[in-house]
Amino acid sequence: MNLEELLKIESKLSAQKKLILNLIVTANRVNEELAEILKPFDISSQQFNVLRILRGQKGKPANLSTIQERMVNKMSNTTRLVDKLIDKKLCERIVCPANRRKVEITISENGLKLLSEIDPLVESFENSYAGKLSEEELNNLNIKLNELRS
Amino acid sequence: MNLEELLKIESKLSAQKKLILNLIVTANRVNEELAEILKPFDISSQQFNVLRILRGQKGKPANLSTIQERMVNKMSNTTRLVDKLIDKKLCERIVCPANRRKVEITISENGLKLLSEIDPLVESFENSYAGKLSEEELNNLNIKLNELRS
DNA sequence: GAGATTCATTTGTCTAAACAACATTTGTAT
DNA sequence: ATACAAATGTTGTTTAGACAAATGAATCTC
Repeated sequence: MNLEELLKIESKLSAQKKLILNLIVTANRVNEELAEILKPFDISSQQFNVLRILRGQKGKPANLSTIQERMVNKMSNTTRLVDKLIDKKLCERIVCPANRRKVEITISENGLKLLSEIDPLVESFENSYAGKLSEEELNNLNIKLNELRS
Repeated sequence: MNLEELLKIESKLSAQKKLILNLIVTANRVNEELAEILKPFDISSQQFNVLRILRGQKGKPANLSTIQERMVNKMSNTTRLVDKLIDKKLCERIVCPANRRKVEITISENGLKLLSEIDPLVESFENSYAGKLSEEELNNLNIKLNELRS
């Protein structure tokens, strides 16, 4: 369905306006669907994102600024986000011995286990969602999106 | 900058995974920039969105469910969002005389004036942001995004 | 026309986000 | 050494979001 229909917009929008709206609306839907997938596991998409970043460290601990830099949506309060994960025993935090201002955050066994349960569900969503386009179209789309962010 | 660089992801992602991340990251940046533009006017992007919907009614009042249906990000609490706009005297709400369950919400003169101040700023952002791509690329991108949402 | 049902919105509550202020540790220049 | 600035996180506060329950008005059924 095109944007004008979807949002019941009567006037004709410029391609530029449409792009901005399209990006926001499309990403919102994706976020909603991801949240739905994660809900049974009692974890928000932000928390899921942090867990995946921690796993990507491959055992090496991460500090808060590293996590923040890699998060898809930079949010201000990474401390409390990590607090939640610790409450759920999905990760651990110790004060960095070399520099006591820093903290070292690592994913726990529980966290890894949870991710391994969620992974296939998310992947299957990604594939079915993106499956509406061919591999070539996807590559092209990714390139254009990269250009937009430049 | 491509996604892997941006998020410091070492492993190679599938085009499908990349698309999902790209959509989320790109839309987030757009939202941040829009919020930045709106900040001096002391209005959130949700509130701005509602105001534009009301203006689109061309004098015809809108009720809450109409607004909700047209919002780019469906959020649950349109009542309180409209409350904020009323506090700022940007719109008005009366009980619908024909059906007293409904409310009739209209944009005020103030609201129209505010929009007319903000419009050129948003438009100039839209044009400069989307200006990285040609008109043809934009049209193609819009089509693909529509297909993704189908 | 009394009571159930549906509709449209509001309210309550709990959790998360934005933003600023604060605290602690480290680095640097004198 | 000492004082000052920068780096790194944490906490506090205010505002917004999610979701469910509640309210009040209209409609439907018998």
